[in-house]
Amino acid sequence: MSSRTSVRKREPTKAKQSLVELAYDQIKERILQNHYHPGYQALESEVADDLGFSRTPVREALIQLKHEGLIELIPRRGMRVVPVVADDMQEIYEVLTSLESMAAELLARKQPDAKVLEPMRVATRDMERALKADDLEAWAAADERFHRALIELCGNKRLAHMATTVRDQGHRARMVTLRLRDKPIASVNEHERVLRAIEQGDWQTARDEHYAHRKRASVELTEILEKYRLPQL
Amino acid sequence: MSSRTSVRKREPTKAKQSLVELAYDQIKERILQNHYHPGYQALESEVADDLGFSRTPVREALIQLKHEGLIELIPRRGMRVVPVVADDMQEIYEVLTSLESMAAELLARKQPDAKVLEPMRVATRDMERALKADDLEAWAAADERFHRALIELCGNKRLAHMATTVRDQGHRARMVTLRLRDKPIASVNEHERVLRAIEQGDWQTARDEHYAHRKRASVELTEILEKYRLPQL
DNA sequence: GTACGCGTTAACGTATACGTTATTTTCTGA
DNA sequence: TCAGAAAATAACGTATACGTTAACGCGTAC
Repeated sequence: MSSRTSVRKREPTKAKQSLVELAYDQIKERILQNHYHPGYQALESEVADDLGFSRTPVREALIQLKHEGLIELIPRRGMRVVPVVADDMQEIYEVLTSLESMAAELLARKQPDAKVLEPMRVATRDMERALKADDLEAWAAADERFHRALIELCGNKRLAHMATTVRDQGHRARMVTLRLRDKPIASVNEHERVLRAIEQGDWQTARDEHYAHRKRASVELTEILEKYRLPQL
Repeated sequence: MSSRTSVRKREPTKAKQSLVELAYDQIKERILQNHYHPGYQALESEVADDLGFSRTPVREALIQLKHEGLIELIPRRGMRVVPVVADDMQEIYEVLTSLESMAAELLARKQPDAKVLEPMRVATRDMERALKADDLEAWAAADERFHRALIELCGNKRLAHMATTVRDQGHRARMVTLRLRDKPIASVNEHERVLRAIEQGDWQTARDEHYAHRKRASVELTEILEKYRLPQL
């Protein structure tokens, strides 16, 4: 064991990304923004040409995305953006309900002080504002911030990572249904109830309230998917 | 859309695996069996030589394993089997508690008939037998079968996949602590309670019982890790 | 006219080569 | 002797080449 006299510090300024990471980000962006629409197919080489990289980093990025459930890789057919059907949304919401309820419980158990919860409170307030301004995009963005903050603040990295992955899978569907449903008036109130329980350290209530929140949203979405017979998203 | 007259059927006999899959399985096996112990480091090329493949498929397998949290990839240092510390086990059990409780709820909601639940019942019976025979390995294997069956039968593929991934992360730790703790007598009874609730379609009880089961096991494990001051597993 | 089989083609899976960059070692000067 | 810098080394990240194999089209036989 050699003594390490000089401590090497990371340069946060650089943050150079590998081509794999760049390819991953770009492809994922295109999928989430619906540029690569559900069912879209492209060969590895086509994606590589599209991004201006060689096949290798693209291939590795595609493998990552496959594991996250956004695409599938079909031999000799390339990548295919997996369409999300109603059953998938059901699965996605079940997992989200499960993980986020646990996150709410964990966060409540930590008895965080008000400052820590600020991002969630701000997000909730922004939701309310967006609702008044009839700005659905802003509402959705704020809603996402709330849920993202919840899982990040709970302290469980694995849980956060898994919840993010599965949330991304449902991203397109949420965006599509945003305009098809009634004004999402219930969420603000529900978020406030969750927040209150967390503040008070009442982890059981926090868990139950969040469970109910996600459950209601899930049922709501399912009804829309049925009503409009949306085949895939 | 061309009419496909000849239906091509998959040959289940072949089941040829790609080198990536082979490498993945072999490396994962070595990690779980503690052949590649926690903290073990090896260069990509070393692993490739070890398995007799070239770097490419090994590299892709390593990337997969990184995403599953079993190893980390350090530039110019190769792969490193990530040691699991007490905090990690806490995280792992929190996620497992969350996902499996949902699985129990979902399964109960489906009101499955006795035949479907047979694997879980068999597993529980095997646990009891193993306990009487003082065969801890057999007990652990049967216990794992129970939990595996639960998440597979619940019907949510995403949930099952995530639960499997995180369970594998804690595998080594469970094996190590198996011998350090008292006879795991509570589990059989708890499993039976979960099973009963599922049978009766009482999803709330199923969920709560499973939650309690995992919670107790988690606390038990945490105490052992503290007692023996196990730094990493 | 249909079905089967063979040949062509194209995409992937894998190997390998190469350039870049972090690490290590060596050398020099104080 | 030790610090610092420069050179050497080694490993990775990426590109590219190659062999394999599945898909597709065409021709032939029934």
